[in-house]
Amino acid sequence: MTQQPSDADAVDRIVAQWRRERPDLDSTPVHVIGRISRLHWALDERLAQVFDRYDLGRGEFDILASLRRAGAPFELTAGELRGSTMVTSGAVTKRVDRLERAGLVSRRTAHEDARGRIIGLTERGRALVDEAVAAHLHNEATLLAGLTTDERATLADLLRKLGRSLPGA
Amino acid sequence: MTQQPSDADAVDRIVAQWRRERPDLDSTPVHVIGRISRLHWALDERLAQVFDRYDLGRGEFDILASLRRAGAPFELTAGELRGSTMVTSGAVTKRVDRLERAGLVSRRTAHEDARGRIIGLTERGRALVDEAVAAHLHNEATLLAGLTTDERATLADLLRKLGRSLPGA
DNA sequence: CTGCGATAGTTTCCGTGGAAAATAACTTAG
DNA sequence: CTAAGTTATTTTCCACGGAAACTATCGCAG
Repeated sequence: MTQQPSDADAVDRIVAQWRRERPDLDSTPVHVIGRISRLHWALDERLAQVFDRYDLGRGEFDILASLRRAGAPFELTAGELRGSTMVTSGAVTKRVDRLERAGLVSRRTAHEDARGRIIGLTERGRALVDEAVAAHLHNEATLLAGLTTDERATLADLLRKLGRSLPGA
Repeated sequence: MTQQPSDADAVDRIVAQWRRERPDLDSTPVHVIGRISRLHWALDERLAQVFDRYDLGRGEFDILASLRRAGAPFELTAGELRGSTMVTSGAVTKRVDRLERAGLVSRRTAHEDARGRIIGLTERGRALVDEAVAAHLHNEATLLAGLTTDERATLADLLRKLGRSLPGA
């Protein structure tokens, strides 16, 4: 079965420890879930290095990228931003506050519904995100350089399937 | 190529948006990295539901689980805990503070080196983590229920390979 | 029209973790 | 043996985001 080959990683060692201490439990799910967790942190750290070059935090980049992806005129409501960034409405407000202070986005009240705020990229914001996204995607490509094209496709498919199959997705 | 089949997920839609807005960039890495990120949050939320039942935060559980995995007498130094939990030493101090207040771990000074602190599970801590880990692993298994055994193994292997191949791992 | 319940954002308060300064204890050159 | 440098942990200060209360506005029943 799964032993400790010379290419064991930290997660293999964790699973081995559990197997020794709690042989009554099935610790194999850790192979997948533990690795997703660890990879998330490792990747995040490396992605943040690029954001730093543009004086952006992860959260700010998410907002800018969402606006840019939406296409001209690069505007979304706060609610739409909340949906695309998976954070609470309070967090969106604060991220937009910071970006507004930095002059990268602007806020205006929606005309049809005065409750809604429309957040849009400024010229500077647009220029910055266009540059940052290029650097970001290039960075992501280098992070995946260790996998073949086929492996990336297989990995992406399995991750998509896992995501869609989560209880209560 | 990659189109928008009926089973497209949020990440597929993000990639499609980038492709439309910035066809000059290769956005395919998002298929892997974006999904790892999204899955991390989705999984974390579901794992936290179990921790909540034991009045534990993610961080506290990490500490307890590390101590339990280490085997009898369930003791590690603060530095060892830092290594196994991937957080800063300051965060370890605070997590241990909370657990100590809850009576789940105890701290003592190492005899050979008075700078080192040895953190150990109390009887209550040991009992709690043994129960919580069983629930946690069972929970993880249900989260992976949508994948076959083979798919899980393939996914684990690809994630291991990706982790080991990260630049400067 | 006039409330009253829903909806969109914002504000407030709090918990968690990072970075770096501070503390304590070990080690070693001289 | 002692001062200077190192190492282990803690402390302090701060940034970020969540939860829930709050504000403003909308839309509808009567």
